[in-house]
Amino acid sequence: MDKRITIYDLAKTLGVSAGTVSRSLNDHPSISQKTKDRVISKANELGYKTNKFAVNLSTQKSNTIGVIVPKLNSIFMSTVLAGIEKIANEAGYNLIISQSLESMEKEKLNAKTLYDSGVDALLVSLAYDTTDFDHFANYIRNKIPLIFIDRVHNLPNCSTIIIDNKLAGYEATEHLINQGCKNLLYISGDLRRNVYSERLKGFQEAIAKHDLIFDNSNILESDLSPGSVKHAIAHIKDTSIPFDGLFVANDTFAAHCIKELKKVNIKIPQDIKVIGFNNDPISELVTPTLTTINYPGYELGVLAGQSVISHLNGDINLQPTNAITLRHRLIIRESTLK
Amino acid sequence: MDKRITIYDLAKTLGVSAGTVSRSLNDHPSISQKTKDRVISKANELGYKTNKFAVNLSTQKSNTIGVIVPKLNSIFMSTVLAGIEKIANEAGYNLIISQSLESMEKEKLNAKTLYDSGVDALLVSLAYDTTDFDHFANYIRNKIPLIFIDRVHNLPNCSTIIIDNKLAGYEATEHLINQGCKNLLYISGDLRRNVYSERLKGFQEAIAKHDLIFDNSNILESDLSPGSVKHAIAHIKDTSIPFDGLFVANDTFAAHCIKELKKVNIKIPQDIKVIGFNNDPISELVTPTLTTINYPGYELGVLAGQSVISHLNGDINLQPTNAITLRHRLIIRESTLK
DNA sequence: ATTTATTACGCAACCGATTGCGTTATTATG
DNA sequence: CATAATAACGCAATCGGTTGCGTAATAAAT
Repeated sequence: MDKRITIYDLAKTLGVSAGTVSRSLNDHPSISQKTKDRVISKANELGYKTNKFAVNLSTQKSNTIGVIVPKLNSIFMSTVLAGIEKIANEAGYNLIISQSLESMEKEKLNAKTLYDSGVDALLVSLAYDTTDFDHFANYIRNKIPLIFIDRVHNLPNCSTIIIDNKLAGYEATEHLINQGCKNLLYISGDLRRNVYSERLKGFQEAIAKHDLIFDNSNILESDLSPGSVKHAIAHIKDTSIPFDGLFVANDTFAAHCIKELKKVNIKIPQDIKVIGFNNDPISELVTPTLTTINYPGYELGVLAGQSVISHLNGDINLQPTNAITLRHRLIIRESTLK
Repeated sequence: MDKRITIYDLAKTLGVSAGTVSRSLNDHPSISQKTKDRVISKANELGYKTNKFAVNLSTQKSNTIGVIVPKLNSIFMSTVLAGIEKIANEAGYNLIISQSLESMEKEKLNAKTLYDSGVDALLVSLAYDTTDFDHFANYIRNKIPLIFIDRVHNLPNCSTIIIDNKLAGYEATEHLINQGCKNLLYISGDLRRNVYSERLKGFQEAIAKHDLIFDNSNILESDLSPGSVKHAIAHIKDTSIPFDGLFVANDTFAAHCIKELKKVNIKIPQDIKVIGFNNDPISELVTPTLTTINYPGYELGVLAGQSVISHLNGDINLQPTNAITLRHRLIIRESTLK
């Protein structure tokens, strides 16, 4: 109870060498079954626990996967993490999770800390303002698997897991147009991030295809914080040609917008139709229920987890699966009804 | 670039011993400032990085805090985690997060894994069905700080961080009564968990105080999953004396109930008044907006983080702060209007 | 029975720090 | 100037495993 027993204790009581104990415990082929059995049963008898610190030092691996996300407290991100955790846990890996709080500086710090902690792999969803990527150089140089999820960046030898944001943006926009909208507003997150810029491309493409009007007033870049809702509302009201369709970067912000619009007597969907993004639980609980794009966060996490594990196992399907694209899906609800 | 340099490399190039290098790097008093400066500048010059694995083995500490939560993908829990992470990160600790998925078996596994990984402390929010607590014995025996948050259990030498659930339950119930409700239903989570059983006590106390009717039909125990909404609705409709007030264990489930009740033409709050719990973002986005109890998840996380850190630092205020109770607050919105 | 292959295990270096204790260089004290 | 205190640093054990290589023991081959 007081003293941890080590392989040396086992070796001594069994009259074998520490190396033999170690190999027995790891089921090494060069040890006879008889000896293995003796070692293992004695280990159980004495309550032997392997000391991870020693293993880590010896093998230079930590059995740990690092994760950097912008924020933990978003339903989408925590759902992704739930998926990652499940896979990692099943594979015997621990997850060290840190948040950048949408700041590149903190992202850098976290990347460094996790690197120093010796994570075996790193999963990243980028902060809003991340513009350079030197903080990932160490990982690439030392061949530590680096995988970007959702908010990604193309770096050599790094996998990415995303959905087709451009197509999703296109489909969302076209849906609004099909429902009769003529003057659309895309309320976007930070356009430096792929997810928002790609959706913008789809937005513009759909508008062009259907010969609608378009200028800069059709785009509103926002930090999507609750405090920014009023700016969005102001933008919507302060326009020469009234908007009749809103494509909002996420469901929560869309729900806030709907609430405020209703307050100023704008009817959803009669006056303005609204489509969100993510299919957060909230989207089917608001009134009117929110049309949205289903973004399978849990599956995303599971895939990210599996991808990391297979990298770590050295499975050779790395090159072909360098970029995984998940299927999204338009979910039509009341907020875009004709 | 290729080879990590160690304190031995530094020692050799500087002509000192490895011990001196180590002490210099750790600002040990028995080393002269001149030598420290030499060591440090040379370390920077050569790009020395301390090997955490070796430090861990040597010190038998991991600079890591373990966390077990029932589910990552709930807005409340992820908010708590965000608070914990912020404090831990600032204090230089990494967070290993795992989820029990509401299963005691997985909780046991996670507790064991984290113990074997050598976490310096453990934060736990219990699974629904956790009934025995042997899996925490190792922590207590080895004096590894163990702190329960939200869903807690009283174990010797363990801190707990909660709100006064009984009082919160009382206040929620009394609010319904004050708004004119006569026949209340408490839709609860698993009553083995303190949060739900305590709220039940408050619920019963308020009912007794105001001389309302009460029997077992006034309580409905549920797993609070979306699939269980229909059971709740069935229970509400299948009653001799119609319920006119609902106290629901969390906002999301409350929102689902409201949605379904509206579908069957029951008006909220006219026919039935509803109060939720947690003050999730969703509570102010549904129609009608949801009266609820504010449960400061982020602050809870921050306090939990600070508590752990102070334990680890050996700050002596452990006994007095053995149980921290946060302030909750009733937030009155439309769903309980007269 | 002798040689050759295998099998099973021991030896000891190594991973990269930390730290108690002893020793030398330096400064203070009488 | 001799001696006691300090200050500054080196030595070497220690943390608890892993692993390449060598060797003894056993089995197979001739």
